Amino acid sequence: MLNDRKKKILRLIVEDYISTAEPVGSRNLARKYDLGLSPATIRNEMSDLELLGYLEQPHTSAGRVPSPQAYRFYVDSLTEPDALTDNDRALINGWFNERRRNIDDIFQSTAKILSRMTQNVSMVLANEDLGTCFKYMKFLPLDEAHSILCIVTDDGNVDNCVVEIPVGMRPEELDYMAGRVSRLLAGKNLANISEDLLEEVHTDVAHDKLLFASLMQSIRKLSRKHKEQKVFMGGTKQLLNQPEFQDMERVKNILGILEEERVVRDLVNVGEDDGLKVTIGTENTFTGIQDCSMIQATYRLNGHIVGTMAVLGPTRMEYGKVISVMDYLHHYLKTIFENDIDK
Amino acid sequence: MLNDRKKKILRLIVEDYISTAEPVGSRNLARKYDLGLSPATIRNEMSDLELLGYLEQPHTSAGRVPSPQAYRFYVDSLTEPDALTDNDRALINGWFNERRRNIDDIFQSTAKILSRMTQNVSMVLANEDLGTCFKYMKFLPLDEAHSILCIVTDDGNVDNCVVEIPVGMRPEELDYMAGRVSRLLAGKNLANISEDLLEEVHTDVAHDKLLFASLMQSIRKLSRKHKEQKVFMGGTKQLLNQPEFQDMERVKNILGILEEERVVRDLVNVGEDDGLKVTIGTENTFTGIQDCSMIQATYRLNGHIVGTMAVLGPTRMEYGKVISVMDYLHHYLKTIFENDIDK
DNA sequence: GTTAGCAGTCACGTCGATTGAGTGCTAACA
DNA sequence: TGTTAGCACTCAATCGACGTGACTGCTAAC
Repeated sequence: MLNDRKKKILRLIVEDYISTAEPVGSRNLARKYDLGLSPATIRNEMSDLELLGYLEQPHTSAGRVPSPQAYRFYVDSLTEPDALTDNDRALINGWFNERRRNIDDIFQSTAKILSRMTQNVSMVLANEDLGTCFKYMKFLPLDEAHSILCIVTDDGNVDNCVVEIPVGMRPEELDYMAGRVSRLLAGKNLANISEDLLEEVHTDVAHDKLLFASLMQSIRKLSRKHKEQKVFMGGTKQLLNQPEFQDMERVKNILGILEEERVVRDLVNVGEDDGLKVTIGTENTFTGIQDCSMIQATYRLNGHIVGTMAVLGPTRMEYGKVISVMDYLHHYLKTIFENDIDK
Repeated sequence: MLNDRKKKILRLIVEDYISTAEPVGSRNLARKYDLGLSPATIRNEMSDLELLGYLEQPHTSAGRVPSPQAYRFYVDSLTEPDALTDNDRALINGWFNERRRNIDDIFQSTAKILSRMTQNVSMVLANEDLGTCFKYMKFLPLDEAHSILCIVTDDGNVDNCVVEIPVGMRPEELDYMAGRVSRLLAGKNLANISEDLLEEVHTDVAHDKLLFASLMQSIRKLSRKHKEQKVFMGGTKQLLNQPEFQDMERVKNILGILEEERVVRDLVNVGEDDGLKVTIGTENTFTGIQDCSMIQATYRLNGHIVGTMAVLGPTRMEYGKVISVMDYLHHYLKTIFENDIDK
C-alpha cells in the first residue's frame, strides 16, 4: 500500500502527463507543484514507484510515464469525476437543442457532444429494441395492384411497406386478414417475434399464399430491424490532434478499426454489465487498440438497455472529465427519452 | 498549339506523375518509355513546356511536375475514360448487392464503391425531392388521446407522426378532416407545397385549432424533408494513403472541411449543370481545397436531378479511371431506380 | 533538329559533436 | 532515519558539415 506522499506524487505525475503528454521528471515536478520536497527526494520516491510497477521510463534519460497500473490506480482511488462547469452544461444543452428531430438525431448529437467535450473518439450504440410491441396492422390503399401494409407499434411508430394485392381480392378481405394477424401478434415484443409464433399465424390465417408470404416477410424485416443496433460515431478527426497520433501508421491502424461497424459494435458491446466501465490499455482484449483506453456507459430506460456510449482515446485520457460528461449526458438522455417517448 | 511530340511528352509526364507522385526528370522519362529520344531532347521539350505554363519545377534540381493547366489540357484533350475491366465491374456489382435495403443504403453503397475504386474521398448528395406527390392522408387510432397521422405519397411511402386528439372528437370527424385535406393536396409535389396552399387548406378545413395546427406542422415537416439533401461520404481514410497527405496539417485541414455537412453540400452543389464536371486545383473557388481536384456528376431520373456524386482528391488524380467508374455507377443507379422505383 | 558532354544546383541522408533534461549514487546534514 | 546537495553518467534531440545523386541548362559537334 502506498503512503500518502507516494500517492500524491503519483497523482501529480499522472495528471501532469495527462495534460502535457511529456514524460515528467523529478526536477520539473518539484518546480511546478509546491511539494516542499527537493528533486532528489522525489527521485527516490519515483524510483520506488517504478519498482512497484506504477511508473515506466521510455529511456534512461527521460522522465517517467505512468504505467497502465498507475492509470488503473488513479481511476480507482486517486480521482473523482470533475463536476462540469456551468459553461459546459450550457454548451451541451445548446448542442442538443440545435437539431433534434428524431431518435437518430439524438444519438448522433450525443456522439458529437461526447467527442467535442472530451476531444476523443466517441461511439454511441443504440439498441433499436426499446421493448416496442406490436399493436396492430392495417392495409392502406395505393393503387389497383398494391396496398401499403402499415404496422403500428405501441409507441406510436408506423412501419410500412408496399405489398402486391392479388387480382380480385376485396378490401374487406384485406381488413379481415389484418385483423386476424393483429389479434395474434398484439402486445408481442417486436424483437422477440419468433418463427414459431409466425408459424402459428400462418396456420391460422393462410389465405392467399403470395400475399401472405410478403406479409410475413414484412413482419420479419421489422422484427430484425428492432433487434439491430445502430452505431453512431464522432470525433474521429479529433484523433489527429492528440500527440500520440502524430504517427500516420497508428492513425491509419485505428481508423481502419473504427471503419468496420461490426468491429465497433463488438468493441462497445463487451460492457453488458451495468453502469460505467473503464478499460485501460492492455486490459482491452482487442488487438490494435491496446495502447488506448475506453470508457463506456450503458444506459437504460425502464429496465431495458437502450444503448451504450463509449469514448476511446489514448491511455493518457482525462478520465474524470470524460466520466462526468458521460454522467451528464446519461441524465440528459434519460429526461429526453422519458418526456419525448412519443417523439 | 502543341505539336504531337510535345503532347506525347506532356501526356507521359502527367501519367508518370499521377502514378508515382514524384517529379519526373528527363533521363528517367527516356529510360522508362521508349520514345526514341535522348534525355537532352526531352529536356529541351520540357523546357518549352515549362515556358508555356504546362510544367513546374519544385526546385532547380528536381524533375518537373504538371501544372493545373497541364491537368486541364490532359483531361480535355489527352485522355479518354479508361474502359472498366470486367473485374472492376464484377466488384462493383458485388458491392452493390451486398446490402441494399432502402434508398439510403444505395447512396451509401455508391459512396463506398466510388471511394474504394478511386482511392479518394467520395461524396454523394441525394436530393430527397424525387418529384414525390402527396396522395392522401389518414388517421390511425393509437390510444384515447392520440392518433397517428399517416401521409401516403404516390410512390407508396408513408410518413407518420403522433398527434393529440381533442377530447370528445369522434373518429368520423377525423376521417372527414383527413378526407378534405387529402382532396386539396392530392397530386401536389411534396417539395413544392407552399404556404399559400396551406393557407387555403386552413380556411377550408379550420375545425379544431390545436389539432389543425399539429396537422399543418406535420405536413410542413414532411415538405421540408423532401426539399432536403442528404450527404453520404466515403473514403476519408483513403486520404491518408495518398502521398500528398502525409502532412498532418493538410489532413486536418481537409478533414475539417469535410466534417461540415453544410460545406460539403455547397461544395458539391456548385455543379448544377448537367453531366460531368472536372474542377482542377485553383479552378475551385473554395479555399482550403485549392490543391485538390474534384470530379462530379449529376444524375437524373425522368428529368429530375436525383443527386450528385463527386470524388475529391489530389490534383494528381486518375481522371480517366474516376470518370469511367462514375459513368458506370451512373448507369447502374439508373437501372436500379427505374426498376426499384416502388422500392 | 538531335545529341553528347559538362558544369552547376539543390534536396536528402549520414555522421559527429553539442546540448539539455533526466537519472542514480554517495556523502553530508538535521 | 529521512532529506538534500552534488556529481558523474546516459541518451534523445538538434545542428551543421559533407558527400551523393538526380536533376537542369548550355554548348559544341553531328
